[in-house]
Amino acid sequence: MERTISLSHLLPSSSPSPSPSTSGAQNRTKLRTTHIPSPSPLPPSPLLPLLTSSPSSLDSTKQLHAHIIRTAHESDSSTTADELFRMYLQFHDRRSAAAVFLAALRSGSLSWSYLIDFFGGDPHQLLSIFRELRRLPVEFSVGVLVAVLQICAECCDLLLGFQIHGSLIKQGLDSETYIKCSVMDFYADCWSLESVDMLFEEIPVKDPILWNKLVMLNVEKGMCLRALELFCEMRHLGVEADEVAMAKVLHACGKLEALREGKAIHGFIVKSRLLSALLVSNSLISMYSKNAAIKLARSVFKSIERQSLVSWNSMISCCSLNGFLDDAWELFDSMVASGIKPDLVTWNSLLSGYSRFGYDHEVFELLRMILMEGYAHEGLHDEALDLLQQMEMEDFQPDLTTWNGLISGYSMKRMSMQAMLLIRQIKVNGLKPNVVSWTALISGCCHNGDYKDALFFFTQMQKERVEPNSVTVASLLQACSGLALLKKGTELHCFAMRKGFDTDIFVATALIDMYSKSGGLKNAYRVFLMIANRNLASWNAMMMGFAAHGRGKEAILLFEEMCRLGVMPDGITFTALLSGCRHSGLINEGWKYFDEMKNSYKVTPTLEHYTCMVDLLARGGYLDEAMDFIQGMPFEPDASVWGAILGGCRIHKNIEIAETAVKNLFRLEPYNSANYLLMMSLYAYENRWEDAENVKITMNARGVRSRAGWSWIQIDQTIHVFEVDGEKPHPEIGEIYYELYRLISEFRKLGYVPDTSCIFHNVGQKEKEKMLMSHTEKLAITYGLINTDKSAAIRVIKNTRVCNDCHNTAKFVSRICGREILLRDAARFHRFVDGKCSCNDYW
DNA sequence: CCTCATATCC
Repeated sequence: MERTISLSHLLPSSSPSPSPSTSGAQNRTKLRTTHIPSPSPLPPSPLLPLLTSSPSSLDSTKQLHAHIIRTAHESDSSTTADELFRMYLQFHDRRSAAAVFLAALRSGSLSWSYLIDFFGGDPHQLLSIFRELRRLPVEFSVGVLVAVLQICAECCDLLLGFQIHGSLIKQGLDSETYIKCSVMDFYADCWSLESVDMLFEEIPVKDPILWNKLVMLNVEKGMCLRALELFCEMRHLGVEADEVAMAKVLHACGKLEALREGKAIHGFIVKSRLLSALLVSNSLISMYSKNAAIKLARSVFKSIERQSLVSWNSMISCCSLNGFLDDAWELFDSMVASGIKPDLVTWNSLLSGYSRFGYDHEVFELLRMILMEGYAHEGLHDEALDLLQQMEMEDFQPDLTTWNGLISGYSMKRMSMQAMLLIRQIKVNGLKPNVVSWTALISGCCHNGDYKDALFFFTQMQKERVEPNSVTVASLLQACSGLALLKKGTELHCFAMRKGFDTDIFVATALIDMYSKSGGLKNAYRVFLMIANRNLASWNAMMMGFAAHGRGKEAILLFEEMCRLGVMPDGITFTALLSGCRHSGLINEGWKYFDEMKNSYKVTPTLEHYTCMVDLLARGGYLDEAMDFIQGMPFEPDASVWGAILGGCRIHKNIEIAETAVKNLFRLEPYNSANYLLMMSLYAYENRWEDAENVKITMNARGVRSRAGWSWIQIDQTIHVFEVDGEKPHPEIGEIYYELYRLISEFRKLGYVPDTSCIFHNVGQKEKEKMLMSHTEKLAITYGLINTDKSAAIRVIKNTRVCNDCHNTAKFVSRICGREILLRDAARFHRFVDGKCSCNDYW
């Protein structure tokens, strides 16, 4: 039996208006005691003219409303309810608005879909209206509940959605498959995939539709590996995948770059005759495209009897995005010849192909002009001209994807300001920059190492209230790695966990890198262990982490494990492995892997790998061997090679070879002050003051300014920078020196001896020792000692290499003060615990 | 429902 609700009981029949605190309970009591029959349809209201001239206040609205009720015209047309509804909302009386709405809904003159239309742009407001409605004793229809559930998903309102799910169960409505699908959709959209699994588990007889749904949801939420597992399970149980789910599964193979699995599924598709579905064939092309298997994509494309626009587009983008622009154009012509008109997707695919594979500045400039003001075709490449003329012929109207492609192009080419202008320009063109637009800008900055800019643009993005996605997070983590912002990085990790992004392989890999470059090697390894679908990049990132922390043995173990699991190493793997060896002095292992790299793994060593080897030999004291090795290189040695030699000479005090190295370095990078300074310190060590002076003269004559050394430490939300000859000294510099001198005198009693080998000024010992005290890492560490908890680790980042004395001092601090110290210098990490450094004094 | 824009490790 349906309960009838009259509007008049939800509203005060007389003024004054109710206070907002009027409770729902009172309203309910009234409802139980009074019953008024529902209004019958009436002829059009004579009140309409009154309504169209809007009342100026809430009170006059209420009076008008009361008048309508008295004359029993309240539901004679949806217009009446509509106007009243709008007025109440205008005066922020949501309760009354809800009451009007509910009454109209009940009388059939208004529908829920009307409300959805009304608030189309603001789902949050829709939900607050629904919350008001829920306080009234009404049962909602399934249709309404499912509709609201979708809105909850959109707003990520897990609580309200959960309650609606409860109502559905209570009303016994949840057994229908389509309702189960909606509920699964909701939980998935709120990133509660565990709930989806639980829900699915509890279903006694699982409809194939639900199996398909589960697989699709997992793909849509990026859980591609899980989707593939589920797909296998389905097959095992004999449940058939429909073509839509099949398309999604192929999409997962594309995303995972799982070519082997993709091929297997292709075989399965052929057998199951799903191949006749164009949707499936097109997905196959895309899957092969993402796996760079152009030939296989082509063969699928050819096997299609009647290629659709999407088939052509898939094939064109396959060529374009894999760098085969000529083939893409050839296909384009064939498509047009076969009578199919290109659409925006076609153009955008071609454009992003150009964007990825060396689009010139002028082309971007021209596109900008076309998109913004019309065009001028001067000084352009023929292909670009063709492209644009054809676009014009086809009445090309750029969409957000077009714009975003351009933003990415600009940002990657270090023109982030132009990219930013484009973001502004999008608005002028009536579109809204989205998360992709911003992420393209941010990741472009990261690509160029402009990490600060990346973070700056992120704040801009937040101001515009654009929600970051997993791609944004991965890029931001990259910026944090570069700047060693452990706190910011950790915050991002938390954010990623809340959003479920932490299972994304890109985010996870970026996290490994961020933690290892900010000193949290343990956390890096934790993240690494959590990854279910490790790829080459994640292995590489972890190996790099171990390498930078001087854990060469662990890097090697990881490498062996990776190979055992059948992951093929690449050039980056060996860079990681060899730098692991060099930071741990593992000369034999280094040789072994350098040989294996070429012979067993068919990876051609690049200059970078040779540099690692030179460094390994030079540091180990095998300077002559290192020089021989350089002779045998198939490359002209560059500055980093000679820099490695020089570094070895510094450690092993070999002036003769150092002179050869700097001769080359002065030629290759005449403005790098570090080389001059190193050479001077070598001469100074041998008391060859005249030679040291000569180097200084050369340096000055060339106008080389020494690179400002700085160290920084983060305390709470502030980053304290200590800079050599900085513009402003740190405000607490007095206290810092006081504490530092106190510590040093304490350390002296315990055996500390100042190491002045890095000071090459011809001054007395006392003066040299004084100079040591101003080293920025000492100041930063001391500041950390003063300003953090007694048990907290101290993390200091430094832009140049740490000197012997500071290294030694840090050891004393770790032992005497019982503090863990993490020092990231220009080359690697030093972790000091109880008087020992993780580098074993080998750096 | 498939095709185009942002993505991790050097």
